[in-house]
Parts: sequence; structure tokens; C-alpha cells
Amino acid sequence: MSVTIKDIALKAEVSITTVSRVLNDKPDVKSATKEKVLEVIKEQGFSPNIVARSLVLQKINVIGFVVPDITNPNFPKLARGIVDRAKFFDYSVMFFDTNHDARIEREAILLMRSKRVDGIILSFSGDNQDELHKLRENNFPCVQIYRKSSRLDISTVALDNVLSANTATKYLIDAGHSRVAHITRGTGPISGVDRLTGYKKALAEANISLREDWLKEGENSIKGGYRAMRSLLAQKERPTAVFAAHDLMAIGALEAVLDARLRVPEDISIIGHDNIEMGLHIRPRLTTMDTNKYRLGQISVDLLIEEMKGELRGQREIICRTELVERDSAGRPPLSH
Amino acid sequence: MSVTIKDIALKAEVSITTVSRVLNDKPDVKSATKEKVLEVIKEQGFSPNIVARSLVLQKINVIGFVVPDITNPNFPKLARGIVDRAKFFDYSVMFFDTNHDARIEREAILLMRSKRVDGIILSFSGDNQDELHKLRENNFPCVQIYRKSSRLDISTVALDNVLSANTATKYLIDAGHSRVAHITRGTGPISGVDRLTGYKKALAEANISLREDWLKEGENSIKGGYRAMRSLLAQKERPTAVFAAHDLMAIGALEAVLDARLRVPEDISIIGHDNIEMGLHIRPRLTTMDTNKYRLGQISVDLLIEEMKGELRGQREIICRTELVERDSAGRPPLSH
DNA sequence: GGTGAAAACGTTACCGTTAACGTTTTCAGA
DNA sequence: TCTGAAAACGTTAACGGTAACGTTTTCACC
Repeated sequence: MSVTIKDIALKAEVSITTVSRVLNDKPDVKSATKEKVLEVIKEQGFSPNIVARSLVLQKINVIGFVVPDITNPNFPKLARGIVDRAKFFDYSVMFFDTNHDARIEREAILLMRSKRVDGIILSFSGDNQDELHKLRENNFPCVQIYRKSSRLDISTVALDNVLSANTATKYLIDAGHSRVAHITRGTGPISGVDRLTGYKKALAEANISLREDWLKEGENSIKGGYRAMRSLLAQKERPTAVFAAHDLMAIGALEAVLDARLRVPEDISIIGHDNIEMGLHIRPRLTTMDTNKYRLGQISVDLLIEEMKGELRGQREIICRTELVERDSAGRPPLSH
Repeated sequence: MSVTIKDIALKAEVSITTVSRVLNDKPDVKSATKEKVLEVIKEQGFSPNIVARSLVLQKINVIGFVVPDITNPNFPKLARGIVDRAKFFDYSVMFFDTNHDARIEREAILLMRSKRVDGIILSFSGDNQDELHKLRENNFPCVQIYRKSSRLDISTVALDNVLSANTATKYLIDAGHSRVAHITRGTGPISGVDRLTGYKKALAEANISLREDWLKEGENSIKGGYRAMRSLLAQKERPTAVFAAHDLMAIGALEAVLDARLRVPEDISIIGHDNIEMGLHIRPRLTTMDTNKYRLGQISVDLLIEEMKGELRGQREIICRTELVERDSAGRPPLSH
């Protein structure tokens, strides 16, 4: 069928070991024979069977990458960072999309262990504590992304959500707003809590007291943001600014404001979080916090590589800073206030 | 190190063959011993080494998936369709992003062949004729997506771009427009030509003569659409409607119109193509042609599976229809016309 | 020319699984 | 109780590489 190292050895009149040696640039082979072997290889269009190699080397140079939903605008750039950086280290990436389903997440882990991938980068939606714990127990290289390892000692690269939310909220306050609301991500497991903390902290630092009725929980979607904003607008006392924990919700909120025949940012300022592409193309353009997703991807494979080398004892946590992106959806509060 | 089939055989006091048999649900094993083996497997947390299995089976149950840029909004949903469908058939997907670089595309193919993936789904940017040809020669299962196989006999799943563009243009004409411009995708290799053809056809069918000055070439980006629209607006005679070959360009065009203090669709109607998420969230919401990307992904896996089974002699071409999505960016022409 | 270390090369076991084939066990029926 | 086919199980050779270890060749130096 396909040509093997044996065939090459035969045609080049050397042993398979010699062929293996030239394949892997090992010493102990005369340059003349090396050339000869190389020639036969080219002539026969041979490329070594990496499956066989992996079996003896106990290493397949593949890392697994699991996301809950690649359609979510946070992930494509992350994926790119991971693929690029992995390629740099000669790794390929096996990709999984779990559709936020904890069962599929578990299956994916099992599958990856069976397939003997060298390491895993994952962003989980469910919380599959046991599975992650098992990975850790077996010393399986693994880094978690976006989400801090709760009580599990899994290496993590995440955002400094408290600081980031603090910065965003402070930006509104510094612009003169004292009535700033917050649309949170709901009670789900993902980073929403930290952003809420950052928001509260910023208020406290400015001596503004927290109003529970200006805290709205939205699902993590445009619709969720829209609904939350509508309920905010329906109140007798309206905020003049809102910090949404996620751009999708910010965009929804923005739509709600416009639909209510109010202006952004003249009547209400909005700041989002994550800097998804879309924010650049809605009107007004969305002011937000950039999370540098591409770089996050790169960092996570760097961390994974370290784990795979075994250079890392214990887990590590890398916390990335975010960056304010000033655009058009946030400005000074209306004069009447 | 890790537990193998041999360990299981030892502990269960059977031969490795027997273990293999229960692993693969083969006959010739008493139900009592089967249970015993299963128990030991569970107890030891054993999962078979798929690398070893792949070596003897000559099949790794992995398909390669190559895109030029996962960040491009056409691809995430496609990726999802592929991953889901692949999983259904017990395949994993190895993911590559080539950043539109023909060299990386070539490397990816080489790598995948080395890694012995069972098949490849690819969306190429460059044209790497030779590489694709070689794949075909070696009977390597492969389906190309979005792009029709020029002279190469590679299986393909693509869009009916002529019909789709025709439908979009006709929609504008039917709304009363006679002055409809077209922003094309530039002279690149991707489907732009067919959409131009469809546009021309629609004009011809309505007895509207083609105006070369209303044909603008934009790069495939928001900026490209913006620039193209500006140059359209700068003309003495303006179109009342424009069909952009891609939503990104349509969105750019829309921005240009708004920036020129004109209204959409009251002054100028815009229709895009591809139905990317963003179109739903700009104002006015973009009228466009939906390409059903998720399904496209599924179909391409189905086709690949057929090829891998060897059931397919010769290549096949599946052409998918698109669907009009009426939203707010296209309406009747202004009365003055 | 002989010596011996270094360079070049080959033999072979092994990685963890499957499957062809051979062997043993079971058990219904005479 | 014996017979023999069917069921259950095991032995062994692959799959295509790598690497430890042993063997042969080369060649500088005396």
C-alpha cells in the first residue's frame, strides 16, 4: 500500500536503522549514504508514519483544545493563537466543541486520553470537577483557560476580571457619572462574579452607594442584554451609564436604549467587556475592555508546553490584564444630572 | 507507566486477545468472563491506546480540517457542523488555520499525510494545484469546501453563487430598483466571479443594462466595502441600491452611506451575502442571503465519509442553495426616482 | 603493516493493539 | 459414555517505526 521505512531501506541498500537515522538527523551516518537515502525518500514520496513513531515515542505531538462554543466571538481568535503557537512548537491541535454540554465535555476528555494527546487546553462550561481532578491525579498536562481553578489545582490562564471591571466602571465614573448600573452575566460559573466585584469596588472607591435595583442579571446574549436594559429603563430612576459584563449584552443594551428613542452616549453611556469584532461595527461604536484573546491563546500553549516538559511542579496561574478601548458608546452624563 | 491491555489481561486472568474482544464487542467470549474483564478495566481506569490500535487498523479516526482564517465569520459555524457530524461518526477533527498563506497550506497537507489522518476537509485560499492533485492521485479522501474544483477532480461542497446573487439582485429589482450597483470581491480566486455573474444575469433578465461604473471592486472586508461605497457615492449618478458580494463589505457600505448622512434603506438599499451574525446587530439590520454554514459543514463530512468508505468512484459536487433573509437594509427606491 | 579508537552501520527487542489461526472446553444428541 | 460440532479462549505475527547494543569498517598514527 503506502511506502514504509522498510521499502526505503531496501531500495537504498541500507538498514532501516540508517534510514531512521537520516529521518531524525541523528549522527552515525556517512554523508554519502545520507544523500542516497534522502534521494530514495524523495523519489518514493515517502513520509514516515507518525502513528508508528508515536507508539514507540509515547508522544503524538498533538494537543487537545476544547471550547464550549466556537461560535462565541471570544473563541476564534483564541483558537488562532493556540494553533499558531502550537505549530511553532511542532504540535497540531485536535479541536472539540462541546456545545456547553457537560456530558460531551467528559466524553471529550476520555477520548483525548484514549487518543493519547500530549496535553489539553480547555475552556469548560459545566464544572466536571471529577474529570479535571482525575487529569491532575494522573499528572496529565492540562491548562484551563478563562476560568480560575476553583479548588482544583489546574494550571490556568485567566483574566484579571476584578481589575478589568473596576477599570471599566471607573472610566464611567471619571467621565462624571454617578448613576451607573451593571448588567451581570447571571449566576453561571463563568467570571461574572469577579466583574461584579470589580464594579462594586469602583463604586465604593468613589463613595457611590450600590443600588440593588441597578444590578440586572442578563443571560449572556444580545437578547439578555436587551431585556436587562429594558427593565432598567422602566424604572422611575434611571442610571445614566451602564457597564455590561459582556459585549453581547452591551450591544443588546445599546439596542434597547436606541429602541426607547434615547441616544447613546448623550442620554445613556454604555461600556462593554471583551472587545468582540461586532462592537466596532455597530453605531455608536462600542467602548469596551479588550482581552487580547490571541495572546491568551499563545500564553496558554506556552504554559502547557512547560507542563508537558515536566518543568513545572505544581500548577500555575497566569492572570492577564485587559485594556480599555475608548470608542463612541460612553461619554459624559447628560447635563440635567 | 500507564496501564495497558496486558495488565488487564493479567489481572483478569485471561489472554490479551480476550480483553481485546470485549473491548471491541466481538463474539467468542463468555458473558461471565466479559463481566470480569469489564470490571478490571473499570477498576484500573484503563482506556485502550488508540495510537497502537490505529497502527494495526491503519485508521486513526481523525479528519483534518483546514481553513484560511477561523476568525472570518463564515467559518465558526462551519467548524461546528463539521465537528458535530464527525463526532457522530466517531471521528475527531484536527484543526488548521493557514492565515491565507499558501505555504502553510502546503505544510498542513504534508503534516496531515504524515499523521495519517483519514481524510481532509479544506477551504483553501491560495491555489496549491499540485498538492491537491497529489492528494487525488494517491486517492486520498478529500473534500473541498466553498470553492468549486476548477480543473481538479476534487469532491466539493459549494454554494450556488450564481443563483444566490441572482436572487439577491432580483429582490432589489422587484422592490422597484433599476439603478442597482454591485460591490464585488475583487479578482481573488473565491466565488466572487459567480456572484458577479448572478448579478449580471438578474439585470439582463430585467432588461436593465449593465453600468461598468456601478461595479466596484472591494477587498473582502468592512473597510473594503466602505471604500467601494464612497467611490460609488462620489459619482454624479448614484445607484439606489447595492448588492455587496459579502456581508462584511455590505456592512462597510452601509457605514459609508450613513456617514454620508444618507439613510438606509430610504435613500439607498443594501443587500449583503452570507448572513453573518453581525448583520443582525447593526442598525438597520442587514438584509442578506443565508448560506446555512452549519449544514454545509455536516454535508461535507457526509461526503468525506463516503469517500473514505471508498464507495465513491470519482469526485462529486454538491451545490447548496442559499436563502433570502429579509431584514431592514433593503426597501423600495426613493420616490424621486 | 599493525593497532585501536572512532565512525558507520546492522540486529533485534519493543511500543500496545488486532486478527488469523490453532487449541481447548463445553455440551447436546446418539 | 462417547462423539463431534460449536463455543470459548490463547499463541503469535503483524502494524511501522525507534533505540539500545553489538558488529564491522575506516583511517590516523606509530
